[in-house]
Formats: sequence, structure tokens, C-alpha cells
Amino acid sequence: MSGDPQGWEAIRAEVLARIRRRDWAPGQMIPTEEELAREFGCARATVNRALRDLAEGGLLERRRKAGTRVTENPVRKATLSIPVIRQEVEATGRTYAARLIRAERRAPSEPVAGQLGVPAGAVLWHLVTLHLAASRPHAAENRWLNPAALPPRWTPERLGTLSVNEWLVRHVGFAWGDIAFSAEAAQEEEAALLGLDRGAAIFVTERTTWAEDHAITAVRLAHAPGYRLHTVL
Amino acid sequence: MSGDPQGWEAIRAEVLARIRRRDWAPGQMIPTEEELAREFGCARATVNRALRDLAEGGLLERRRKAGTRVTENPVRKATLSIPVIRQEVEATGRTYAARLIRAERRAPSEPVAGQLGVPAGAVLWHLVTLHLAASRPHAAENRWLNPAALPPRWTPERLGTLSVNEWLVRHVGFAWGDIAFSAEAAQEEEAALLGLDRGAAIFVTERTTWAEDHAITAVRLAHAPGYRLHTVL
DNA sequence: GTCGTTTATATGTATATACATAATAAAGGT
DNA sequence: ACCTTTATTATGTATATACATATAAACGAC
Repeated sequence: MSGDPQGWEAIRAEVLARIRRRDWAPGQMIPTEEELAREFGCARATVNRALRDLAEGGLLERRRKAGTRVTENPVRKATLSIPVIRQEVEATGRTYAARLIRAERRAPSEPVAGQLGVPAGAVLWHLVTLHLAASRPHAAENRWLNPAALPPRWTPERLGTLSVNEWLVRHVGFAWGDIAFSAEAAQEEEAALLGLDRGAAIFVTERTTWAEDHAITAVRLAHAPGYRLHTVL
Repeated sequence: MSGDPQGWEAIRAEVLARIRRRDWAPGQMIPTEEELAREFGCARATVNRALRDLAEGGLLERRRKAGTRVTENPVRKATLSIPVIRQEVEATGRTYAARLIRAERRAPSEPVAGQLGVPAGAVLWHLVTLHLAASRPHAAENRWLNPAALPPRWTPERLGTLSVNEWLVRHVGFAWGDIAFSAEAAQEEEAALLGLDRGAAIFVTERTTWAEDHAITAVRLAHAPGYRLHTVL
């Protein structure tokens, strides 16, 4: 019946409780791993595991020789799950579809070229896709694709029924990048695709993705109204 | 000169490279810890540390007895840092100030009461604050505070020069809760405080915070235009 | 004092070993 | 065939030990 954790999780829980009870106040040093190990009657490695976990969550700050202190102004670290749109849609029981609106090869604007780290005149694929949930607009996607990251003589026909993102995940592989979220007034084409007035408040996700040393793609996703990004602390 | 990682991080890097190169394709099983330990010439614990780290990032899925497989549709897990506004502002070299606009005791609307889990008629503190960066509007805060979570006979004068959030962090202590981000059209008062037209697209952070078993506070933060939430994958 | 050098120390990591746990796979019984 | 029991196995955790590393603090030279 008792859902009390055991092992290192029990130690994490106890330390967390002491922080919350302010036995160990923000900014204050806590005992060394060795002392805690003696108090809890376990090995130092076990205490280390617990404290490391709390430090990863931003609740403790640890430095060699200096020791461990309770973070003064804890910058809450929340783990966001960035969903694949298809899954996000299908998770709510609606059917998903992606409609490729436009696909052309052209040179990107100055800032986009910079963002992708390609020379100013480089010719990239520019794709506009509308993501549909139960046949209704879900998100408008504006994407630049670096041909250098694609197989030779790639064309959008290769996508089949997959969205660009899904195709990339399957054929180009994993990568890393960065994401930014913001609120913006809907641009002309976005508004039209989503069926909104121009200037409506939309939630925008911007992502740049890299592999090894070259940029793969830069995307701007304009989400339909009502979109919320949610997480638990 | 070589920034190549060592120890368990080197193993993590190698495994990651193999996943990215698709030596180990999505959905596929990878060798056991023991096999990898033999291959890399290290202890199983070291491999475990590397694989556990990748699993926490959502790139691998591990199950006892079953083994470890590459995640098929990796739901990217990004760690967001939710900053304290003062630090966020001061980090950019501007001076921070909080101005309490209104403070009154009243019953919240139905949805807010539900969100905080208080009875419909309960009287809460309702505070409106404007956060300033270099004397310019930075964010408009609309907050409901549960008096049950505060010291007896608490009044807003107790805040001094601290923002409500800062006061809570120092005096009420750590807590947990949930956060949601969305894009909305500016409400009447928000628009006025931020110096925007009504209906302008603003980035909204909504947070509910709990301690033990009772709600402490529910906040709606309307950020000035240009606000971006940024993270790295 | 100010600057570099040494030393002490808490955390970080690696190791072998052992046992716990979950969950699949195999064996057995009906 | 179906259900139950048992074995097997990969990961999960705990342990003692050892050494690495960052860095605060003490020390000395000037």
C-alpha cells in the first residue's frame, strides 16, 4: 500500500522534503555526500545519484570542492514534449492529413539563409504545407529545406503521403536543433490557410534542425487558434 | 584541442552517432549493456549511465529483460527554463521593477475557482502587476492568490519591493504546478498596461501552483511583443 | 597588498561485484 | 489450445573502492 519510494529515490524525496520544509533554506549549503551517506546509512554513490537528480532539475547547485547548495532562485526546468503533429492530432481521435500547398526551388531571404548557415544565393526548397485535423486546418507550415541534406535529385513527389517532417525523420535521420515559441500576428498566407483574419493572434513554433555540420531545415509552424503548449513542473 | 568527450559521455556520443548514422535504425534493438561494455572496453555501469541518459532524452526505450531499442517516433523532450522575470530582465542588463496596479479581495470567476480547486464563493486576493524592464512595460500579470496559503492577516503591503512571485518563493517555499503557453489577443487591461492596441497578439503564460494539497496561486502573464521562449533540442 | 603556487577537499567518474526486478520465453499441466 | 508456473535474462540499483578534477583556501614570494 505504501507508495513510498525506496533506494536513491527515497533519499531524493527526503532531501526534497527538507528543502520544501526550509530545513535547508534557499542559498544555504547542505551536508556533503559523505555526511548524508552516513546519516542515511547508504553508500555515497546512492546519495550522489539522488543529489545529481535534484541538481538536474535545477533545485540544487553543485560544485566540486565547494559543495552543494539549495538554489536561491530556482529556474524551473520543465521538460516539454515536442510532439510530431500526426501523433498530436491522432491522440485526440481525429484523422490527420498533410496537404502540400506549394513547393518550389528558390533562394531564401537574407535572415533565413543566415539561420540555416548557407551562402546568400543558395537555392533551397521552399515548401508550404497545411496540416489538417479531421479535415480542418490545424497548422500552417512554412519550410526551407537544404538540398545538400537530401538525396540527389530529390523532389517533393518523394514524400508520398508523409509530411515533410515525417519523411525527414525516416530518411535523413535524427538531428539536433533549436526551437523558439512566440506569439505573432498571422501573416497573409497563414491566415488564408488557417481561415483566419489577417493579424489574428497565432502561436508560432520556429525550429532549425542540423545534422553533423550542415543545416537540414528551418520551419515556421503557425498553429490554429486554441493551441496550447502544456507542461508540468 | 580535441573537445571529444571521455568516459560515459564518449559512449553516449558514439551510440548517438550510430543512431544518427542509422547503423541502429528507429525501432531496432541495440546490443545489451554487457555486449557494449565488452566492445567499448568499459564496465557495464558506464554503458548504463550513457544509455540511461539517452533514454531520458527520449531517444532510446529501455525495458528490463526486453532490452533497449531506438525510439521509433522520438517525442523530442526539450528542457525549458522558466525564468524568474527579474533575472530574465536583469540578464539583459536592464533594470527591473514591479508595479502593483490593483489589489483587492474578491471571489474569482467560476473557471478560476475550479482551476485553483477552491469553493465557488471563496474570497481570494486578486492582484494586477506590471513588470517593467528599463521603465518600459515587460509583462502584465494577473494573479489570484489563495489566502489559505498565506500567513494570517496577510496584505499586499507585505510585499515591499518584491514581486508577488519573489515574495512567494521566499516565504511560502517551493511548490509544484503546471504551465501552459499560448497566443492570445490582448485583453482590455493588458493592452492598456503594455501600451498595445486591443487585440494585439501576445504571448501568454498561465501557471497554477500548488503546495502539499492546496492551491497557492494562479497567474496569467501577458508578455510584451517580441517575447520568445527558446530552447535547444 | 597582489600575484602565482600549493594543498586540501567535495564532487565526478570508473570499476567489479552482487542482488533486485520486470518481463519475456519456456515448460508443464489441464 | 489455454492457463499457470518456472526459468531466463536485460536492465535497475546498491555497494566499496579508487582515482580524476575542479576549485576554495592556505601559503609564499615579491
